[in-house]
Amino acid sequence: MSRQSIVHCRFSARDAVPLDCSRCGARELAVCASLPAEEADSLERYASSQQMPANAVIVRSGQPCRQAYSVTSGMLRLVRTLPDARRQVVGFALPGHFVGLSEAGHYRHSIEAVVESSVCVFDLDDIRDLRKRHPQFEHTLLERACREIDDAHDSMLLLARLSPLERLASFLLRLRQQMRIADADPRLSLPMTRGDIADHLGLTIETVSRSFTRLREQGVIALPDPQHVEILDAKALDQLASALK
Amino acid sequence: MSRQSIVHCRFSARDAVPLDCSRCGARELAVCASLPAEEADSLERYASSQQMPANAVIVRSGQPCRQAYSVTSGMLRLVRTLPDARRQVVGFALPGHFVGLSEAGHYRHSIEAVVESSVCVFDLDDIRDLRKRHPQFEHTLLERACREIDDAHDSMLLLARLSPLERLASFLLRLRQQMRIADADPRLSLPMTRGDIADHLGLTIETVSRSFTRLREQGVIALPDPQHVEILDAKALDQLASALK
DNA sequence: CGAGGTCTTGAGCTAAATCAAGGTTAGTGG
DNA sequence: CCACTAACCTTGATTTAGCTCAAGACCTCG
Repeated sequence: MSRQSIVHCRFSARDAVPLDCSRCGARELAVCASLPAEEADSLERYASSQQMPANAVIVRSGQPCRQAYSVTSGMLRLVRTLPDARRQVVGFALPGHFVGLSEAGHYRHSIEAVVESSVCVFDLDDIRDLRKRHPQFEHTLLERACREIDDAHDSMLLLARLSPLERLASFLLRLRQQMRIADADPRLSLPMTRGDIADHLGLTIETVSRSFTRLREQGVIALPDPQHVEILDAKALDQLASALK
Repeated sequence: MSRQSIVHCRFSARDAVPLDCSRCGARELAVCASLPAEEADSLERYASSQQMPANAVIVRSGQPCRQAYSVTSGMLRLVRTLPDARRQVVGFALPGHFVGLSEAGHYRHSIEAVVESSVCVFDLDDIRDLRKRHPQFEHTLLERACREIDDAHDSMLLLARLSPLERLASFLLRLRQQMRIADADPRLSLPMTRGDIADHLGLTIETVSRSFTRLREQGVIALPDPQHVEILDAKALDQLASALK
């Protein structure tokens, strides 16, 4: 059993702390930015903040949808698991991402912390209320949803038709975008395991590992350690990932 | 070159005919149903109707987004194609579906008619206007977008982790749902080609064909002809598709 | 310092892709 | 009206990319 699965407990009300939105590092990135200033301040009444350790399970697949989450620090993964343990990491969520909104009554995937993370927790009832009262909020959610659809379509093409090397290259570049890393900065850290990457790219751990090695051997990247990548040949990486441009 | 690619021409204004919403077969299914009655009637000013033959290209990937489409009859396919001809059919759109909304400035996939089809054409400017004026309209779009995200996540799991037989079974059942075919009715028609199915499921034509044959040999389906399926053993089909339930 | 977890690498296998060929059907032109 | 063509679908033979199985190195934490 992997270390990943150690933290099974859900979080109790005790873990919730009052919000201080004015100190929120993700404030401009988050959906909250689409609310008028006075409402954004009163969010502190609606939402609470929760911090959790790496591999904590925030929502379990199949549970009824009650809350949605805005990531403020760390990294989450959205995971669908089949009874026979086949797994698909549908996506990674970084600060500013809003997760947990669905039209199904039950969560279709579990949400887990990749590293120590914190989120703002919203009751879906409150979200519904906010959506009704603030057209701009609903508008922003729709905008984000459209972008998520585009991303999902990218992933579908990647999973259906790209080679392992192309998948990995696309993944690295997409992650850099999500993390808002400047083009000039060659470094990239990978908080997730090879298993998470494999289950995100529809490959096995071994194939992911071999693909990293091939990129290194070809001088496209350096791997100071398994969790850190340095891009040495951005052109070659772009070329490999060109399918998703 | 496939027969599919014969119809290349775009449609001119001549092909557009005035709307008669009161006769629209997709009215209750379409986004229009979320507009107040008086506004829905005046849609006829906003939108025009267009009919096109099988394999017509409605929008070409890469073009700037200017219009969105509500399918009223027939079937469309959304297709991403790579320069080296790798292809991904991101989805099929049936009457009631609304396609063409995106946050990217350019269409990420082409939209093509699978069979002779008709759509209502909306200018995106008008859509923006409608969204602003009618919260319920925006709300409906967000609801649909959320469902599309869930569907896309299903597809990702399918493409990443399911066997060809599981993919085909899931596809058949999903298509029946989209077409609103009653559980009691065992028949299902497949207007799209094996190539479309292959590019939708991330397989080759040959593997799709062999999978159909296997389902037939196992007594799960009958294939009176390549375009018509009869489900003989719904339980077995459900079982195969259970991953996406 | 030992146990459990992660990552890498090698060897061999297998499922699906590729290559190839034949049958069927639909549309075209003589 | 029929022959011809082109597309589509199916099936078989062969190849191969990525999976499975196995082993060893490394690292972290108790």
